[in-house]
Amino acid sequence: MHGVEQHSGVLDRLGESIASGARAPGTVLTLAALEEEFGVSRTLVREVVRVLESMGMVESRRRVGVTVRPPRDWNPFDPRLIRWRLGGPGRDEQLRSLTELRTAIEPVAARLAAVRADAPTRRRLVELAARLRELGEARRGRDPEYLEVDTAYHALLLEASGNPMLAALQGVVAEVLAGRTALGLMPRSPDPGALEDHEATASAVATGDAAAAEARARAVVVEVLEGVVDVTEDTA
Amino acid sequence: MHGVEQHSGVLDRLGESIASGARAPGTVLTLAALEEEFGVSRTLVREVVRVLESMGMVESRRRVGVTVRPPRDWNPFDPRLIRWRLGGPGRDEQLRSLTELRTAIEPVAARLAAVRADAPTRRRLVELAARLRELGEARRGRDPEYLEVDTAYHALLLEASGNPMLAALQGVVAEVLAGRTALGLMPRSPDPGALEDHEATASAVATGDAAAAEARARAVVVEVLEGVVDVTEDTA
DNA sequence: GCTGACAGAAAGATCATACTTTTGGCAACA
DNA sequence: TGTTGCCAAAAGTATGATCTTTCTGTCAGC
Repeated sequence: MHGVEQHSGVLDRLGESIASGARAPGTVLTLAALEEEFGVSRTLVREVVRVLESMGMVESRRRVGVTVRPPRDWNPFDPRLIRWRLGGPGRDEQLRSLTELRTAIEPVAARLAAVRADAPTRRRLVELAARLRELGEARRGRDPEYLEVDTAYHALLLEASGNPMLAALQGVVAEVLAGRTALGLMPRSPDPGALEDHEATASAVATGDAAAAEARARAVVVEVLEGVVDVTEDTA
Repeated sequence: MHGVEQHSGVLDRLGESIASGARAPGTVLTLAALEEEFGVSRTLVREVVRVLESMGMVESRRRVGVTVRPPRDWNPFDPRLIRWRLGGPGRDEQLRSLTELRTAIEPVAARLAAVRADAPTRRRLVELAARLRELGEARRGRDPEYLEVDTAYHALLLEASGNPMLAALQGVVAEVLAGRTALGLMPRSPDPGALEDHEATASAVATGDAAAAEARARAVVVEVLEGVVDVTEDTA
């Protein structure tokens, strides 16, 4: 009964119920009620509430109780919150946010990587891009292996940027890619232009051509945006 | 003696000492020792440790103790961590990371804003840009008011993107701008081109010209990069 | 009827302590 | 030398008690 990872269990259950909207903003909880609901001690409930508070999801006040805060106060970069949202009704919305974020991040990461990456990393990036093209041309765009290589490629690019904040988004990008594949949004035969852009980005990084790396990486994500979401209008 | 925000106090002190490197990765703490060091109860120490654990900064294991994790496991988007770093020896490094992140985010935010922002927001953005130009032309680039308007302008742009993750970076951008001013990196007379780009971005957003908004916002941040950090090399 | 001070109670905040579970290390043994 | 089993250390959880804050209602005074 005891000691079986209770903390993370309660945290996940409570956090998810808030993230999903099941407990709407403004809802007031009491420690006693939570204690009762989850069948755990005050100590544990308090620790969980403190963590949620640190994520901006609830606010605890004397004499009032634990209040659910509105979503705009939550820290949307918290990995747990991202997971909860991806697992609930906010899934599509979350994927859209993440995809837009990706389009912002990757070109800059490519530019920085072209300037900063070390030699082995540059080589590895080129290898991954080449492998990706092979798989794509073999019409294996929906293979687990394609996803794996694609994920590794983008993760390495972010890592190579040398910027910890960009690097920290690896998990996020992995989620987006996995989500796209899971939802069947990936074609069996990826667009040749996209494969070409992946390779061109890698080789620009390899040769230290920052401008080209950024431009090609941007081409990659523009493809992504056009393929996935509705922000395709240009007045130009 | 009691009840005076002990939790956040201990959290800040412990978190800062880890963020600053005073407690190196791999360092093992025990709850008993922390209890002693900060003169608080075990309950309180546990709650603090739980929060730090949720930030990825420490790992708590039975029979071992509380181990400080390496910085690459920390969540660099946590506002508290950002604050601790800005207040410690990692300040410059943190500002550089944030500035690079800004350059990634803002052009995309501008594009999205051009598509999604509501009418009052578009107007307000134009107003802020105009006010910024006035102040700049009056050689008031180091005035608190310039910083205030500049901050409001960029915050509104991010907000107008309609993307919660981009919007959440308002605080971060505010820190960067405040940091630049505090460090005396702002010229008394901002570059006319920069002021022009701010206004052009705003008016592109106002007219819904996504491509122009993105391009002009990029011009703004390119200026920033060139003025602040060392990533200015282009092979093209 | 309105204002403000006061009292009481509700609920979190903190503390102290006891008990449980896991696990790393060491020693005895094969 | 390798394996097994025991022990103790330290976190995990639970509980009861007390402290502090703050909301709410009430009553006196104007």
